[in-house]
Amino acid sequence: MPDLADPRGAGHAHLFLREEQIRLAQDLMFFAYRDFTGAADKLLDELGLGRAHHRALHFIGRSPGMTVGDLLGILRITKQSLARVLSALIESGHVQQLPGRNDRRQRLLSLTPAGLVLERQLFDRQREVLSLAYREAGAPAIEGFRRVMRGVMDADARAYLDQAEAPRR
Amino acid sequence: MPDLADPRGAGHAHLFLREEQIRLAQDLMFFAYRDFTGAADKLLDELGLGRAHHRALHFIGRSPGMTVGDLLGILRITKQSLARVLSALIESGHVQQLPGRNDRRQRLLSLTPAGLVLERQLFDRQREVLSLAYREAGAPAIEGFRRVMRGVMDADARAYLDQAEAPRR
DNA sequence: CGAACAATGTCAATAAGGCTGTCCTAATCC
DNA sequence: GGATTAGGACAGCCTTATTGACATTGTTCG
Repeated sequence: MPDLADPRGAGHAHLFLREEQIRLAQDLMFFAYRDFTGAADKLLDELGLGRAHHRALHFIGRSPGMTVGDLLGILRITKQSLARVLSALIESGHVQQLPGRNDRRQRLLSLTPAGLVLERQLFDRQREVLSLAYREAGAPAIEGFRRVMRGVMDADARAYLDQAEAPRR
Repeated sequence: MPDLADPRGAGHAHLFLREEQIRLAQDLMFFAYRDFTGAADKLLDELGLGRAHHRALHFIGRSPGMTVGDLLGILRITKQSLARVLSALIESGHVQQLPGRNDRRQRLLSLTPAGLVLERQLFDRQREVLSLAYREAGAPAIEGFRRVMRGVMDADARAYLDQAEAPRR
C-alpha cells in the first residue's frame, strides 16, 4: 500500500474508494434512521407522544419486568429525562409499575394491555418499511446488515442484544 | 426446533422468527445510530456545536455549491431551523455563502478551509468506528448493509444517493 | 413594463426532549 | 446503625425542532 501523502493523487484508488464508502455510510445512517423512525411518527403525533415514548414502549415490551435502572442503562439518558417520558406513559395507561418481589425498592416496568396494543401498532408501521427493504435486499444482505450494525454498536449494546435474543431460542 | 415456548402456539415458527427479526432491526437501528453519531459528539461539544451542525457540514461538504433550498430538501427541516444552524456556522467561519451565477437570489453554500478541517476531524471519528465494523463484518456484509439501509430510505433519499455517488466515478 | 412567483432571510412564539444539580424517601446491605 | 441503592421530585437550562407572518431581492412571463 504505497504513499499516504496525497489523498487525491493517482495510485490511491483504494483509499479514495474507502473514504467514499464511509461517506456513503454516513448518508445511509442519516436517511435510513430518519425514514425508519419516521414510519411511526404520524401515529405517535396523534396520541401526543414522541419518539422518546416509542423507545420506552419498545424496550419495555421487549423485556417486561425490567427495572427503571435497566431502562436507563439501555437508553443512556438521565433519570430526569426518563421520568418525564415514563410518567406520561403511566398517566396515559400504557405502562404499569409493580414493586419488585426480591427488592421492594424496584419498580418493575411492563406494558398494560393498552400499551401492548399501541406498541403493536407502532411496530407494524416499522415492519412494513423493513419488510419491503428485506424483500428487496434478500436474505444474505440481511445478515450483512446485522453484522455491520452490530459492529458499529458499543460493547454494552452488543451484550444487551445477546441477552435479548437468547431467551427466544 | 419445535416451538412450545411460543405463546402463539405451534405452527407459526416462521411468523415468529420474522417478527423477532424485525424487533432485532429496531434494536440495531437504535444502538448503531446512537453510537455512530455519538462518535463525533465529544468534538462537537468542545466547539459548542451540535449534531445539526454536523449534518449541515456533512452535506455541504459532500455537494459544495448547493443552494439553501437543496439543503432544506435533504435535511427535511424548516427554513427557520436551518437558518439558526447555518448562521452559526457562517458566524464561526466554517461555511461561506456565495451568490449564484445563474440565479442571483441563491446563496451557494460551501465549506471554508476551517470548515473542511472540522468536517474532516468529525469524519475521522466516525471512520474509526465504521472501519472497525467493516473489518469485522467483511466485504459481502458491507454490500448487504448498503442494500438494506437503502431499502429503508424513501425514494427521494435514494435519488439523492444516486446523484451524490455518480459524479465520483 | 408590471404582476406573479421563487429563493432566502427574519421575527416571534412554542414544544419536545435532552441536560445539571439538589434533595428526599424507602429499602437493602454490611 | 450507618452506608448504599432504587427511585422520585423540583427547578432551571439548552438544543433543535415546530408554526405563522412578513420582507427583500431576483426571475419569469404575459
